[in-house]
Amino acid sequence: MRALAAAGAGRGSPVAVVPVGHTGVALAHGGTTWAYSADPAAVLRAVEAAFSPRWVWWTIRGTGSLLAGAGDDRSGADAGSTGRGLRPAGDGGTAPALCWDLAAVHRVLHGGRRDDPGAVWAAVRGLPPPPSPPRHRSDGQLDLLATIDESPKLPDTGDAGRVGDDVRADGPVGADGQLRPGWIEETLRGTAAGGVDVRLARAERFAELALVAMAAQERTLRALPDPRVRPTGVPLAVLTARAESAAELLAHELARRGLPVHRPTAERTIAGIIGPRPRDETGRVTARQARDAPVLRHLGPSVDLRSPLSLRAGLAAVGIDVPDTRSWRLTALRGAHPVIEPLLAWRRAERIATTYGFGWLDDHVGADGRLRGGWRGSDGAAGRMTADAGLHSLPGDLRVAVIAEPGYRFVRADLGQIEPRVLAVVSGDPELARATAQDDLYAPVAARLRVDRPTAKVAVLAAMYGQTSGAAGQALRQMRRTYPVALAYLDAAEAVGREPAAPAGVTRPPLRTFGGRRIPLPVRPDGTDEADGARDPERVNASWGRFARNAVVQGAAAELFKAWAVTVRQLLVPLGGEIVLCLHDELLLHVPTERADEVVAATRRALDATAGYWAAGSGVRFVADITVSERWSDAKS
DNA sequence: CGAAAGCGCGCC
DNA sequence: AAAGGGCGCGCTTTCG
Repeated sequence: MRALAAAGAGRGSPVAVVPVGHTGVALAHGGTTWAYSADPAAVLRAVEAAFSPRWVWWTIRGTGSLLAGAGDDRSGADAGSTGRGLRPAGDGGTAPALCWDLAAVHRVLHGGRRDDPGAVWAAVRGLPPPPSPPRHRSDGQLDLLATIDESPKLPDTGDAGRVGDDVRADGPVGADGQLRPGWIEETLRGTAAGGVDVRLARAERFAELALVAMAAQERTLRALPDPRVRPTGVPLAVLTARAESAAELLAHELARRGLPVHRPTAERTIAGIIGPRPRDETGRVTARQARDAPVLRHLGPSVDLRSPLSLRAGLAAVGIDVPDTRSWRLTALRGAHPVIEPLLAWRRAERIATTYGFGWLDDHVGADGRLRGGWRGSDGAAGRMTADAGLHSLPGDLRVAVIAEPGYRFVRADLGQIEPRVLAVVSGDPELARATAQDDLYAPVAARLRVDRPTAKVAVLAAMYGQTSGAAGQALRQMRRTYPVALAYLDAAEAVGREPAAPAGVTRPPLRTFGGRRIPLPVRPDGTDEADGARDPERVNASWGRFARNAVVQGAAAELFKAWAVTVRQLLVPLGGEIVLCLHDELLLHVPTERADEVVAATRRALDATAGYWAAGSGVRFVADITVSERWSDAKS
């Protein structure tokens, strides 16, 4: 550690880290590298405590196991990990504050999902992406670094090989300039030929390359068109990169931490909807038949309610002709036939039974009463966070079971009308910016459009989603006259999205969000892309147009939300609180009861600080609704 | 046979 | 004339 200090590490200075299995780690800072083969997590803790550096990693996957807390690793989410690492916020230890996730920043710059080290390296070198590394997971995620979680541990002593020839003769970069896939894998798994010293020396080299890649990414971010330099002197895209990196860290913590769920309440709630937990397979079949019976009484026993095809035919047989069987379509036919009502009830119950039933509880709620699923800091489209295990689609009925633990409260904070406010910022529409002065933005919009509030809301949402039919279409024309700057911004995005092909030889700048994230659009040289080749080209283009129109708003909103969330994450550390859920425009915090008021204030401060730089100069106001409660469902919305 | 697509729906 | 974005999940049907 003294060596690191001597080398000039200080708060915010980059320190790259590469794990080698679980008992080896290499750090790089400036022109110096260090390798450790014993208790690497302790090394990281000490460095964090002493310097608060900006941690640089190729990706949180794999590296994250080093960050797992020592004291409360009860999750199973890091099963197989030795569980030693930087302590998470809330248990009195240190949480890494600053980081740079090369994979996350790569996705910001280039779009898409691919973010393995080989792809990141190729991009910073201006090379074409190399072939994808082998997949290790059944879900299709590229997950090379995760392999270290299953790798054999490095012995701490003995087995000391020669540092030397085999390292130099087998370097990381091939003749084509690409990282050598085998080298990456061997380095991360710690399976390179030779002893501990050899393997750690390789990791040192990999850490040095991480610093090279980081510098290149930051240069690229600074060189993006329309730099939007913030009051701190830093372009917004660089701030986006930092926030997106921290969001990956937050996602990792959310996956480990889980959402508090009161199991008995959850069991009772589910039973109240679909009946008691079946004892065995026979019981399950019986319960299923009992659910189906009230509907099949009208349709006959041969109809398979779970097959849309069969259901549609069955409905037609009783005189109900529908193009599909979606519930909004059936709702419109309420009263037309006695089957509709029980069918809709069946759908709701079936949802609970299949997706959010006892099986779901057993699969995802741990013995500690925490609902856990995987989290990712950004999706492949506009960059929202995603979560598994139904964490982002928990039915309202089940939220009564999300109960704070004894001595704790939830602080629920959600951003009001974030998307239209974001639209005001990114488009620079002065009239829409004026409307954001109100707590309820739709009130002044309704006044200006001379429609009622519900119509105004539909019109605004329709403008952002690309809907033009129905009542929304009428109000949309009025929107266009009243907020021409905002609408022109959306129209421009749509035009890029639906443009099937740039003129030959002309490359257009890619579509980016306000914060600089590249929005992935398919290359369609002849008006279609491979996946949609069979579909009507105009429909395909229109669809991509709507996607782009929405993505510039949804994506920018996601960036502001995440920048806010990671700021809250930091402010919660000294208050002993934790973020337990991120829901696109809403944060759920689990905090000591006696600190709840302080957390509320800190959450507001975080929004003021974040919006202050993110929306600097726009005149746009952001508002948060913040409530304290014991149950998620009790927080007013 | 397993993988992928399509449907429908929960949430935002 | 019509044209609604994103995600994950479980089910059925179809593809290869």
